[in-house]
Amino acid sequence: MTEQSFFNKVYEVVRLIPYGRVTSYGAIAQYLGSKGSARMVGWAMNMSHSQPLDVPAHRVVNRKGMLTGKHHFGGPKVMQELLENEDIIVVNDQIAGFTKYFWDPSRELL
DNA sequence: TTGCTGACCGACG
DNA sequence: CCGTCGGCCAGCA
Repeated sequence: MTEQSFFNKVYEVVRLIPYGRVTSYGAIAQYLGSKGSARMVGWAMNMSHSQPLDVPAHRVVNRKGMLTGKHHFGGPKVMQELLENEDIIVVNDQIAGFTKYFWDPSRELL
Protein backbone atom coordinates (compact mmCIF):
# COMPACT_ATOMS: atom_id res chain seq x y z
CA MET A 1 0.00 0.00 0.00
CA THR A 2 2.05 2.89 -1.19
CA GLU A 3 -0.96 5.14 -1.34
CA GLN A 4 -1.76 5.17 2.33
CA SER A 5 -4.17 7.69 3.76
CA PHE A 6 -3.19 10.79 5.67
CA PHE A 7 -3.92 9.02 8.93
CA ASN A 8 -1.82 5.99 8.06
CA LYS A 9 1.13 8.13 7.10
CA VAL A 10 0.88 9.99 10.38
CA TYR A 11 1.08 6.76 12.34
CA GLU A 12 4.01 5.64 10.23
CA VAL A 13 6.01 8.81 10.83
CA VAL A 14 5.21 8.87 14.54
CA ARG A 15 6.39 5.28 14.81
CA LEU A 16 9.66 6.33 13.15
CA ILE A 17 10.38 8.86 15.87
CA PRO A 18 13.56 7.62 17.59
CA TYR A 19 13.88 7.15 21.34
CA GLY A 20 14.41 10.37 23.24
CA ARG A 21 13.13 12.56 20.42
CA VAL A 22 9.91 14.54 19.88
CA THR A 23 8.14 16.20 16.97
CA SER A 24 5.21 18.54 16.36
CA TYR A 25 1.86 18.08 14.65
CA GLY A 26 2.66 20.80 12.12
CA ALA A 27 6.03 19.20 11.28
CA ILE A 28 4.36 15.90 10.47
CA ALA A 29 1.60 17.63 8.52
CA GLN A 30 4.18 19.55 6.53
CA TYR A 31 6.13 16.36 5.86
CA LEU A 32 2.93 14.82 4.50
CA GLY A 33 2.51 17.83 2.22
CA SER A 34 -0.40 19.43 4.05
CA LYS A 35 0.88 22.14 6.30
CA GLY A 36 -2.60 23.31 7.23
CA SER A 37 -3.77 19.88 8.27
CA ALA A 38 -1.88 19.91 11.56
CA ARG A 39 -5.21 19.43 13.30
CA MET A 40 -5.68 16.17 11.47
CA VAL A 41 -2.42 14.90 12.92
CA GLY A 42 -3.77 15.51 16.40
CA TRP A 43 -7.05 13.92 15.42
CA ALA A 44 -5.16 10.91 14.09
CA MET A 45 -3.50 10.57 17.49
CA ASN A 46 -6.94 10.59 19.03
CA MET A 47 -7.84 7.37 17.25
CA SER A 48 -4.28 6.02 17.41
CA HIS A 49 -5.42 3.64 20.16
CA SER A 50 -7.61 2.07 17.48
CA GLN A 51 -4.49 1.06 15.57
CA PRO A 52 -3.16 -2.50 15.79
CA LEU A 53 0.34 -1.24 16.61
CA ASP A 54 1.41 1.03 19.44
CA VAL A 55 1.82 4.64 18.38
CA PRO A 56 4.19 6.72 20.54
CA ALA A 57 1.83 9.67 20.54
CA HIS A 58 3.58 10.95 23.66
CA ARG A 59 6.47 11.94 21.38
CA VAL A 60 4.17 14.30 19.49
CA VAL A 61 3.55 17.76 20.92
CA ASN A 62 2.48 21.15 19.60
CA ARG A 63 4.80 23.75 18.07
CA LYS A 64 5.68 25.18 21.48
CA GLY A 65 6.67 21.79 22.86
CA MET A 66 3.63 21.88 25.11
CA LEU A 67 1.90 18.64 26.09
CA THR A 68 -1.49 19.70 24.80
CA GLY A 69 -2.87 16.20 24.43
CA LYS A 70 -1.57 14.83 27.70
CA HIS A 71 -5.11 14.38 28.91
CA HIS A 72 -5.80 11.92 26.12
CA PHE A 73 -3.41 9.31 27.39
CA GLY A 74 -5.83 8.20 30.05
CA GLY A 75 -4.22 10.46 32.63
CA PRO A 76 -2.98 14.08 32.99
CA LYS A 77 0.57 13.02 33.81
CA VAL A 78 0.89 9.83 31.82
CA MET A 79 2.42 11.63 28.83
CA GLN A 80 4.92 13.47 31.00
CA GLU A 81 6.05 10.28 32.68
CA LEU A 82 6.45 8.59 29.31
CA LEU A 83 8.65 11.46 28.10
CA GLU A 84 10.69 11.53 31.29
CA ASN A 85 11.12 7.81 30.82
CA GLU A 86 12.99 8.71 27.63
CA ASP A 87 15.30 11.20 29.36
CA ILE A 88 13.10 14.09 28.25
CA ILE A 89 12.53 16.73 30.92
CA VAL A 90 9.03 18.17 31.13
CA VAL A 91 8.25 21.31 33.14
CA ASN A 92 4.85 22.98 33.34
CA ASP A 93 3.50 20.65 30.65
CA GLN A 94 6.29 21.91 28.45
CA ILE A 95 9.39 20.09 27.21
CA ALA A 96 12.64 21.62 28.50
CA GLY A 97 15.00 22.25 25.56
CA PHE A 98 12.27 21.28 23.16
CA THR A 99 14.29 22.42 20.14
CA LYS A 100 17.11 20.19 21.36
CA TYR A 101 14.88 17.11 21.26
CA PHE A 102 12.92 18.24 18.22
CA TRP A 103 12.90 15.66 15.43
CA ASP A 104 11.73 17.02 12.09
CA PRO A 105 10.75 14.18 9.67
CA SER A 106 11.31 16.32 6.58
CA ARG A 107 14.74 17.28 7.93
CA GLU A 108 16.06 14.22 9.73
CA LEU A 109 14.52 11.69 7.38
CA LEU A 110 15.08 13.94 4.35
C1' DT B 1 -26.41 13.03 3.33
C1' DT B 2 -25.21 17.44 5.87
C1' DG B 3 -22.99 19.55 9.45
C1' DC B 4 -20.06 19.82 13.60
C1' DT B 5 -16.04 18.95 15.91
C1' DG B 6 -11.11 18.47 16.88
C1' DA B 7 -4.40 16.65 20.93
C1' DC B 8 -2.89 22.78 15.56
C1' DC B 9 -0.68 26.83 13.31
C1' DG B 10 -0.11 31.31 11.71
C1' DA B 11 -1.90 35.87 10.96
C1' DC B 12 -4.34 40.06 12.42
C1' DG B 13 -5.91 44.01 15.54
C1' DC C 1 0.66 41.39 25.30
C1' DC C 2 -3.60 38.81 24.47
C1' DG C 3 -7.91 37.46 22.21
C1' DT C 4 -9.97 36.06 17.93
C1' DC C 5 -10.45 33.98 13.21
C1' DG C 6 -9.67 31.12 9.15
C1' DG C 7 -7.86 26.86 7.00
C1' DC C 8 -6.92 22.13 6.53
C1' DC C 9 -9.13 16.77 6.47
C1' DA C 10 -11.40 12.82 8.36
C1' DG C 11 -14.64 10.58 11.58
C1' DC C 12 -19.22 10.51 13.71
C1' DA C 13 -24.50 11.56 14.90
